[in-house]
Amino acid sequence: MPHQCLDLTKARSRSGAARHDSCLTGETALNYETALLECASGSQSAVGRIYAREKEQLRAMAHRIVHDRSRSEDVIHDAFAQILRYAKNFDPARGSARGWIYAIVRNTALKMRQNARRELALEDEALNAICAREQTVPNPACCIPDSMTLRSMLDQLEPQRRASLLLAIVDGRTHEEISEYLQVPVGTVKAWIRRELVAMRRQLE
DNA sequence: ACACTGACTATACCGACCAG
DNA sequence: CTGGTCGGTATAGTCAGTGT
Repeated sequence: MPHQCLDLTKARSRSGAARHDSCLTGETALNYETALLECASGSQSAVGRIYAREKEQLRAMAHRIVHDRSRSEDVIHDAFAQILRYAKNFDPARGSARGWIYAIVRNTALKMRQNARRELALEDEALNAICAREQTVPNPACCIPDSMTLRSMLDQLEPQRRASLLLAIVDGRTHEEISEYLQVPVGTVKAWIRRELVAMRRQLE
């Protein structure tokens, strides 16, 4: 799958004096519709111009939704990747270009907030799933540890490693998905899962 | 020495195609 | 229509090189 990689850092460095309240940057007005058209033809500089103009307000809006500085940065990055990708779908008849951009950022932030909540719930859910499954085994004692043993072994693991194990085994995620989710190389995910499983088996012997 | 990482290999899965 | 085979693709597992 092709992945758009935005270089927003250039836009950041150029945007120091961006004003918050209008479509003006000192002398010239930014025409959002024109900029979106340029985005539709793949122009990253157009995305950069929009970013430079709106970053502060968009970041503030994202922050109000996700309540986390680094997540709000992620929101902005994802949102601008989407703007670049879907600019061709923008229909001026349905509303202003600026409104469209804000809607994308807002939706991205809401989506991220939802994911963050799922993330928090995940580990407990996963553990409960293991425990629930364990009770359906005819004679659990002979083949898998009780839930307390399992929980204490998982508790001993470093959070990211625990997450990789649970995501792989309980959630059925692929190594690729887990690597994307935890922001670590796929080789690392594989090594973590393998090592932790070996270590846990050893503990059970 | 140990952990991380990427490359390589093995395996599973899925869809297309064909014969009965 | 059904079942078998084949090829392509995705994913998991292993291993060796590299860095700390």
